[in-house]
Amino acid sequence: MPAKLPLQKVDPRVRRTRRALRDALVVLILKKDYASISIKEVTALADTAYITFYRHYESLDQLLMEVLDEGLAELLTRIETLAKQSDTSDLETEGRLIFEYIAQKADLFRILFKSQSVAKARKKVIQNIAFIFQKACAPLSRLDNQVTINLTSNHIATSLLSLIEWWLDNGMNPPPAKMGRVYKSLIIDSTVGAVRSLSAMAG
Amino acid sequence: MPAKLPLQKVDPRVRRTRRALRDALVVLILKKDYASISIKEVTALADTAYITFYRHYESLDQLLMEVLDEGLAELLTRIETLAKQSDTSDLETEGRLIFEYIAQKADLFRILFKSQSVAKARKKVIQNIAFIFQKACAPLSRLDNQVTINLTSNHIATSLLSLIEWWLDNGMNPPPAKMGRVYKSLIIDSTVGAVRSLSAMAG
DNA sequence: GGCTATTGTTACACAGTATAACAAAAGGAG
DNA sequence: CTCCTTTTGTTATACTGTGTAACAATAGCC
Repeated sequence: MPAKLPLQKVDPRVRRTRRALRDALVVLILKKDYASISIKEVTALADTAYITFYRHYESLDQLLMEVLDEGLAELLTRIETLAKQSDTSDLETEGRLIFEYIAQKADLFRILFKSQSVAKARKKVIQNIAFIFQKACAPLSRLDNQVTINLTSNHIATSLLSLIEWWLDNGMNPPPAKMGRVYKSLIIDSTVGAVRSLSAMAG
Repeated sequence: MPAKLPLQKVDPRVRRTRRALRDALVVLILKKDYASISIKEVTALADTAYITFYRHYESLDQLLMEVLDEGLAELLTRIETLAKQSDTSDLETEGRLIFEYIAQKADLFRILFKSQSVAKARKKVIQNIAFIFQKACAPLSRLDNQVTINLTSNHIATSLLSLIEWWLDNGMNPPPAKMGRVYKSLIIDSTVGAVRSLSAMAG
């Protein structure tokens, strides 16, 4: 999907300006709420003229997209090799490699997940749902590992919300009856099975 | 978690004003991007004075929270009964009921998932990841059902991103090696199992 | 019917957006 | 190195939205 390799010589002044703007936005977005960041603020921190921003971007959102595109390109290639991996023994290693990569570029991912009001609201809902499942699942399994419980309930909550979102985007198809079956097998049953295999491991 | 039952008589003028503002925000947020909605716009549509907004709320975000709290309270109770359901036969029915409820309050969920710039960026990443898995999984399984493929790859993508987000929030614990195992069992293996049971069904 | 709380009106200072015209400076080509 | 082009900086401006204030109008409460 990501197709872009211009490689043509670009004026060093342009390169410098765009880099300064990107770096400034990264600094600001890690420090404060994205919604409260102004173009004036970015250009001031980038030590560039206000109008220069408009000579390169149409909006802050566009600049943000460029920042993310630049940083997430490598993740996508790593995920691609991970997805192609059918050998079950290497799957685990590839999974580990991805999370190690994320640890390196943690700032970038923090930006991706940085909350705005709607994202905040979504997070609140997820926490509520996760809490419900945590209560419901705790007595059932004899998991002494609090981390696994935490992780699993979060997985169920986010998966449920993602499934809902996908369903709405898909024009509410398939019908609820089918979705009920999907919910059961994809979210509940599969997670229960995963928890069993996880708690059978060392830790 | 949601604790609020004042029940005290509130001035009907206040009730009317707040309701008008909430309704106006709902209308606007369904029509356009949340980030582009101004308080002036909301008060104009609510047919109330601009300053009246500030007599009830500190920000648009706060008003949005109130809208979501009001509408999502019932969903949470439904999910709670769903989570407590250990009988596997009723699980499917409860799942169906949830999605039927969502269909009724579809507008509200559209608001919850309505994209702002960061949410948009996240969605773009999810689509890229889902596309990768779709390519990788398509030749492996003999699924004639495009919907299932679509749904499943989206599930994997969102689950992976949610797992990453949880991991960052959890201070990057447990370490990547453990997370690799979690990834394998919770996201890949369990989904593969679910797909098997789903494709064994009618459709 | 009269007191009180809420809402509306008008005004204002301030900050950010988006654009324009022109001057200054930095890069590219010979 | 010099000329020419492109990019950047400076200054100005019109516009929109924010957040607050003082006072008038109105609707609820007892």
